Amino acid sequence: MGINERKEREKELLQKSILTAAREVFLEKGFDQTSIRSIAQRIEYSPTTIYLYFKDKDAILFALHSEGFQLLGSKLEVLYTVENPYERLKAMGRIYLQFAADHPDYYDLMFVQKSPLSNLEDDELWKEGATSFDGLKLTVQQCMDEGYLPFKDAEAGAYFVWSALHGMCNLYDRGRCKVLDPEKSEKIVDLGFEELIRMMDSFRK
Amino acid sequence: MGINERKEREKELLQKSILTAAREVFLEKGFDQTSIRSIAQRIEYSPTTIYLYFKDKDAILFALHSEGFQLLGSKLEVLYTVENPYERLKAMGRIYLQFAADHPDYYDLMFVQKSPLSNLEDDELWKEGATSFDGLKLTVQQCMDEGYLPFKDAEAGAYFVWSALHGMCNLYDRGRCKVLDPEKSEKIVDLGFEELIRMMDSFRK
DNA sequence: TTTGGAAACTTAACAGTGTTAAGTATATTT
DNA sequence: AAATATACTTAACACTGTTAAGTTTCCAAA
Repeated sequence: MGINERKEREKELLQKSILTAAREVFLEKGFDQTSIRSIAQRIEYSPTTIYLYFKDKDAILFALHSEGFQLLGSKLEVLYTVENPYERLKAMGRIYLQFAADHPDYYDLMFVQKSPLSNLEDDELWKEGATSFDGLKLTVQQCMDEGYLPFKDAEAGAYFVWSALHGMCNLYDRGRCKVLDPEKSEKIVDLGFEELIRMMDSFRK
Repeated sequence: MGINERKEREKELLQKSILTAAREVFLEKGFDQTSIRSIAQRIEYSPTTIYLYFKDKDAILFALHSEGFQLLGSKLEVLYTVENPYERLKAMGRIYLQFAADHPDYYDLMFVQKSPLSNLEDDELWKEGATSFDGLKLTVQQCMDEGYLPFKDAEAGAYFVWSALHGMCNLYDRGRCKVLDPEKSEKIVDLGFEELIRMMDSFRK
């Protein structure tokens, strides 16, 4: 009998529409304004219904965070065509910064907010982050192998590069670039990235 | 008549005790748990009294944020004795990282949370941040002058260095180091800093 | 010394948050 | 037709920042 299957489909549909509503509210109103009640209102269900489909608010945020990683992943796909690891690393950085600028809310969810990750157990792997980081680590390792970078450890080197990019995005997003010459502060992320490249370039050239 | 002066003193006293209570709650329970009501309870006044001494919650957070800068500033004082700018820069970095590790809550307030800075007008200078950044910028400029660093622009260079340090602290604090080898993740901030130094060293040596 | 008024502080409330226990209506099975 | 399982809602709890209105306290002038 197809009744159970229809019900199953309907349940999945509602779960998806909750997620869609959450995404809409999140992208329109931002992280702070994304409340269970505002999501519920959008799908015209009571707030408590949401708890029948998601464990808690963090579970919804985790799902959105995963969407963000999918989006970033899709942007990074073009890198497969870049054979030179150092060129690939630089392109990776540009795409990362562009993503952070284009989707600051997703970025925050992926790399700053603690709540989405509260979904993970203490010993559980953060799959989304690990996949992205492994890609970076591999590229850094290749750069080291081919003498482009002076790092001692590829993992620490990759973490350093990631930190530099993340730091620039986060300081900008959190209004800490007020300390800069106002004229520069608009394009400071790009200027900072240029200095990183200059620094990396200076090793070999 | 000294009555008005006594009242003035009493007002100042209460303002200070609010701040003390806020600091205690903040350091004991953390940012999220620092509510107006919890502060009020500690000084045994009603929550609304706090609004007679501070415009809003952000004004209290701003005051605590300033305390954090004073604390960091006191740690950075020893740098005056370091004449070589490159050595000074490296020492600066170590102190900065140590501060972030020792006082994660203050650090968050100073460099991550948006709320404390909401106190500032749009065109108003972020004095605390600017003072610290100017110190860094000056040192970076001196490093450039003496051929230690390949940056083109001292401001962008200083921003890059700051971002690298901040990124490491923030990614660690926000649980994003789960992507790393668990064995390394504990000391990853130090390992990353070593790679930054290796990278800077590689320019001249 | 009593009255007037200002200053200091509190009570009660508003509008919001995440979350849960209990209740209701619907649909399926016995 | 009655019993049961499913889906959903209502009402509530314990919080949050903030404000309007009310109360108490204290000092100064009549």
